[in-house]
Amino acid sequence: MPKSAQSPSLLPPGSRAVDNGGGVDPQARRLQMADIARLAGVSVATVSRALNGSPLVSRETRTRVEELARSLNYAINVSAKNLRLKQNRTIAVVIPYDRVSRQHISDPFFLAMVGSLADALTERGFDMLLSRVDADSLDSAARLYNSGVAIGIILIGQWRHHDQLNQLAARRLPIVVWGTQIPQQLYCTVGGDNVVGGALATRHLLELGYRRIVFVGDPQLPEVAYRHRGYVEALAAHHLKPDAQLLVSVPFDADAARAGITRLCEQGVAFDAVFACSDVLASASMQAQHLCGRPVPDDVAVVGYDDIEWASHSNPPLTTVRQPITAAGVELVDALLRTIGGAEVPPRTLPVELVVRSSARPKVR
Amino acid sequence: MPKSAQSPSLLPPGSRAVDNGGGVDPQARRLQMADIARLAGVSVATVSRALNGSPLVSRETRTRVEELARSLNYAINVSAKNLRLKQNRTIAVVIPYDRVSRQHISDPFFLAMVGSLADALTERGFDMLLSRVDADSLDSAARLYNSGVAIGIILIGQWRHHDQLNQLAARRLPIVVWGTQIPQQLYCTVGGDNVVGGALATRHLLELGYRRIVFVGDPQLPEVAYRHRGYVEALAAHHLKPDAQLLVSVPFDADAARAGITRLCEQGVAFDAVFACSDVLASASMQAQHLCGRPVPDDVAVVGYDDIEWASHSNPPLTTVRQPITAAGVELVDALLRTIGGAEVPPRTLPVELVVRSSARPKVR
DNA sequence: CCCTGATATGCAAACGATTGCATTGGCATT
DNA sequence: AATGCCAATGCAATCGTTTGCATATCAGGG
Repeated sequence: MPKSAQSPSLLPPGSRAVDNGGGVDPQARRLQMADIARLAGVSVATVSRALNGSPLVSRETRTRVEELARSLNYAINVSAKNLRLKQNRTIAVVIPYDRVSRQHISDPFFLAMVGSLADALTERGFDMLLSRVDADSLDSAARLYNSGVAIGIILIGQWRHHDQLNQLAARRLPIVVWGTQIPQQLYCTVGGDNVVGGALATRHLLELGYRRIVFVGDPQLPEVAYRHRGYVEALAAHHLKPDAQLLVSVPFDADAARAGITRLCEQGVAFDAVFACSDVLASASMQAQHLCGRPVPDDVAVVGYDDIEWASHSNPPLTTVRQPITAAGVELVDALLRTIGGAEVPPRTLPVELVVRSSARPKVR
Repeated sequence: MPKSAQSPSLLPPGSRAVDNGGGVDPQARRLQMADIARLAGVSVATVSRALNGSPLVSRETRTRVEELARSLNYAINVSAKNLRLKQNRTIAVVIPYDRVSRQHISDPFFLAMVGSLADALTERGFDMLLSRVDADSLDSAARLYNSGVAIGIILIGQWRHHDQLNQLAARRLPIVVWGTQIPQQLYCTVGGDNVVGGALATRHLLELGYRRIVFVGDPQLPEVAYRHRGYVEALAAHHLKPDAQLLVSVPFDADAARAGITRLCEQGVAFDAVFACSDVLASASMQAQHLCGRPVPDDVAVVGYDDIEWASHSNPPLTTVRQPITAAGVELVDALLRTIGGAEVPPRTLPVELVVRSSARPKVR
């Protein structure tokens, strides 16, 4: 008869927790299985089984335990569970930040991606640990895995850290990266189809009659490099060659883009359209052109990239290449889970599409 | 002499891990303290102390252990540590979502707040668990605390869930909420000064010569209610009374705002300015006005709220009330940590400021 | 040579769950 | 009555740390 009513630690029924005056009561021992067990008159083993839906417990015991647990607001101790089971349901989402540019998580596209991942993970019952790490020491992200905090890592933004990522993957770290597929990569990437995206935007401008199209973006970055390739291919299809003067090589930074476009105007470089590698860059470009007296879309056409929420609200509404953010979250999560499951997951390229709005109209003359 | 070289589980030096063909090697036993201990020829206790900087270990032992741990890429098992210490360094950031409107984390302001919190938490060495929960059952957020996953909760967005939040706080859940101070609230809030913000925006418009100022936002929401109060007060200071016709009561949703403004135009309601309770609403309003043939700022002046990144890039650049997002992250975290520390933390109101750009110019006539 | 104190280390008991392997009682079969 | 079987439950080891309490070693003083 283990139903001894001696509860040395659990409060006797009817009494109330002692208010020690502090905001959070550190004395308040949290409820644990042993308490439920004592109250239900069974062993912890049975409680554990009941709560985990084991077929070994009788229906009546199960319901008794379940109701007790629910009414007492019992929540299992996750640390203990994870320790014992050597597993958990936490996925780390890592956003590297550039120590040099002190660039924090701010690009709306990345933030939107975070939101999308949060949705996808929540839906599958996983917790999401959001972590910023110095891009120069990405392997500190590995710690999240090695210490058992997370069972896998989703990294947003490949940037120029291909080598580091390969090293991590070589150490068998379960990781999936939002970015583009690069030859000889050891890690799995999920990304938009950058070549097609670049071509889509450029062809659209060409078909509207524009010929001198500025490319805004840093082709050092893998994703941008592929968009640039699409740009070049589309030009080639119209028997045009890229003009080095029309390359505004700037990172994903609005100020840099503004400066770049302004310089172009000041130098008197002739151009009639702009293809920017992100909506933020496009926005900055439009603004700079405005100040230069070359308003969009009357004087210059602009096409952006990403299709962040803002793009449709901008003035003029931005014609842009849509990255499938929602699908991306789902794909990243699925790819990671399969990687964790031991599969060799191939890189995945998601389709992109051109969203035509008003920032690029048919060229008038 | 515990330096027995028999390492039954750890790989002998020079050998390589067996590749079992799977993506992630499930057999690969993770390094643990016992391994370090064996290799260093000391006990686990000593390793633990060495790694935690206890003064009880000799200098040479400490360095030996530390170097061994570093070179082997040892990462402590967080579950075990947390279990033993009954503490951890994880803070849950919860974004409630409205099941009805299926509104996901998408408002740029909230996303920016997430970024800001990520920064503030990372800086203090805390992990951030991002979690979406159904706004109708916020107490599922309590689970994060009760199960020991997180030591406290930061909730973004008070919405209309004041009562639920009070209940949670009554249960002594360490929680801090981004929102506004409400009479008789049991939880700690950090928020911008909404009355001042509303007044600032309205006064600015009044001083520019506008008199019929539309208010866009849902005064059912606590924060909006206070902004509306500021709006009313500013009007009163100019001997004006709010006109019910000029209240466009819509939630934080761009489409709703567009519809509201459009309806206003169609109904022929006279107005010369708009004060929108978020930049997203402001943006949508501007767009709607554009379509109605009442462009901003020539015909109608607009002032927004939040000063999200986009506001400065918009066309025209948006005059808006800046919420101190960076400071907010820091304040929320500090408030929570103090709450966790047992303090009774009073609500905090952060100053807001008007950022004058070009969406509201002096009224011409 | 014994005792004391200081210093460095080891032993073993927690922490709160899960689970293989008993154990129990009841019932049907021999 | 003895046996076997099944369903339901309990016991106790285990997961990887931390830490109170030994313990071991050594130096110096009596």
